[in-house]
Amino acid sequence: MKKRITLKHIANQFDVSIATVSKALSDSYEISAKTKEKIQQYAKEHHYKPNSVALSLLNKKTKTIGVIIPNIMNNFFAKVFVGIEEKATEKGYSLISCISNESYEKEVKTMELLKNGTLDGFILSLAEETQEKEQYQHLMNTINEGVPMVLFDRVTDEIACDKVIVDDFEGARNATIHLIKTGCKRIALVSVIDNLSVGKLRAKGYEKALVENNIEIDQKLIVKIGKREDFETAMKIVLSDKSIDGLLCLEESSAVQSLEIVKRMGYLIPDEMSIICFTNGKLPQYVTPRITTISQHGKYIGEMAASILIDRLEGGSDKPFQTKVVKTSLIERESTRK
Amino acid sequence: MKKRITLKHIANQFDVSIATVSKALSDSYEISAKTKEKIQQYAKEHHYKPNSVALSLLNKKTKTIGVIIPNIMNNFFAKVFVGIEEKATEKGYSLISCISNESYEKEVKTMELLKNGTLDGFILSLAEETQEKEQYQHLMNTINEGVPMVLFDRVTDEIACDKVIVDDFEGARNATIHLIKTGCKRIALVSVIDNLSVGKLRAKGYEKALVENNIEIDQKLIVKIGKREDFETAMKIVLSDKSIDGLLCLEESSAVQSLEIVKRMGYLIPDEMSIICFTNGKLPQYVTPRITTISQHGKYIGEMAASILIDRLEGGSDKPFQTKVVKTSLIERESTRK
DNA sequence: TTGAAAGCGCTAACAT
DNA sequence: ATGTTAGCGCTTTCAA
Repeated sequence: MKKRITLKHIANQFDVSIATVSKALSDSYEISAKTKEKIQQYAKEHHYKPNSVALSLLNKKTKTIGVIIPNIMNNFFAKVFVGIEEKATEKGYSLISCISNESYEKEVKTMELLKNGTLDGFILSLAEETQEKEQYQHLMNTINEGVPMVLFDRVTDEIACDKVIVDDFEGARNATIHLIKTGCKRIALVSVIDNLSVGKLRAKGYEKALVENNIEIDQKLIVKIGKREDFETAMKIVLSDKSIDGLLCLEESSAVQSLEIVKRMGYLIPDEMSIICFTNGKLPQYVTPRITTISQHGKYIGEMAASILIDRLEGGSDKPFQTKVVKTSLIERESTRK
Repeated sequence: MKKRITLKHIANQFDVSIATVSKALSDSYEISAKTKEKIQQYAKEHHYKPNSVALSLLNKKTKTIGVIIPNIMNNFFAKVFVGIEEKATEKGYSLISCISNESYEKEVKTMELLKNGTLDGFILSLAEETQEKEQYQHLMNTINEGVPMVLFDRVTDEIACDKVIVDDFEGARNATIHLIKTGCKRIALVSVIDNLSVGKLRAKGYEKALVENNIEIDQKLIVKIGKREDFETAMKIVLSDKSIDGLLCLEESSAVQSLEIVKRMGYLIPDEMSIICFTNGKLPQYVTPRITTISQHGKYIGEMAASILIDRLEGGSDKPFQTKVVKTSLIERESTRK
């Protein structure tokens, strides 16, 4: 077990000053070729690596980004994370990552904890609980302390910062229009995420599509199911209305569960019942029939968020804040008609 | 935008030395009550936070763990990550996380990069490519440089360090025995991960179970499918042997795909064909019929890995290396008989 | 061409 | 009770 080597060790080795070693290793013109060569050689042989903690202290930059994700088991967030990681690595940044676990308290604690000099900026998506409480003081503080921040997906208007969001409104609108065009007359909206900003936006997109097509909005068709309610029971009540022939599910698990229920009730899919859902993961592709989905391009969102933050970190601190809206795309599968 | 405040600022504010401020804030007995109070009050009002970079430099400890995960889209690894994150947070550690993306090169680069003083130890699972190449020099180096490391799931005997692994052998053996006990006569093994250590172990467990039950091992029933091969084609060839009545799939996606194929071929499940798979995620629970799985307790594995590393970091550096084997459990669902 | 000194923010041993 | 000094590892003026 060899300890890590420092400039000091090298300096002692050759009876020169630390400054000389530092300069030699950065190939400074001030140092003679001979000295440079022997020092560089020695450094390489002994696997010298500058201590980045010392450099961080000196430069007041850590080249580290804090990432706070509500739930990494959610495929969408995992994809975003992949995007962030790829872009950050490319640009020479490391990631300190935390999972807020949808908890307001964990989110606040994590932010406070990490604002101790270990990172240059944040990328985060708000915890469900934070969006419910609508408490954003910790974000305000972060901004006020001059720590750059990029919010993605679950954002809030209350905070002025860079944002990357999905075009949830358009995505839902397009999906609803698709259902209408393929012959659905009575489309129900299934939301288990009405407490989230994105859930509300998607619901608005659905309503817009109906209005545009002169279909009356029927509140009985707008199904909001809470965490504590039993999904299956709730859905069965909804589906007792036999006129329903289309389902727009706002995320994938409710879609997969609905599909099961609908199948068991004997509906033919897509002819008697069409289904579309917003998606994160693989589930909709593996069930039978495969579900038509609204893809959110998670990885791209992650890349964008990282790019925007790094741009700001590296000089663009006076640029106005931007909100990047990433379009969704409809991926047609077997749960909708042609 | 208020800049972050330092001991120096506070010292200037009250015309005392930096040392006094430092001591006052740590509530030292050396400092008078009056001085302590005014300094502490001022610090609180101005949200003073010690600069952890400076502390890291001083203490030569960063309270940060490097985590390298082959693929965060894999539900098993995501769960492990959750476990690591939870335990690390609890113990006051941060996580610097990277995705090796199953690439040997990325894994090596990441390790080299992170061994620059920013972290106290590593938790990682080997990239697929690393296991194929069997090149572990970067791990050797890390160990030799005295950086503690915990390997999980995808490990190697070549490296002496702490490990947390799944009992893949027993898991596969038990699953195979379950198939035999519920009446399967000809059980095929389906592996798309024979390049991984865990894949090989699982295959051995399968063989052991057959031998124990006096069933001849038939190489035609051991199906190894590579990344480049077309899974469906390969499976159809295998299933042309109509005597096969059980499938042990070594991970979930091949199980879900096999299920589809088998269903389309008109088999009754589980009566004419039983299926069990090792699992990571939700897929097997959502398909019809739901697939019996071998659960790997990912979160627990993550917690163990973090605990073991932190123990070693905090004093236990002379303890012998341990390999913790986490048992799997069989979760019976509808794809196997009672 | 090389070195000395200061400083990044902090703590701790050692004066005063 | 408070201050001085040194040092963690490094870079960067400025001096020699």
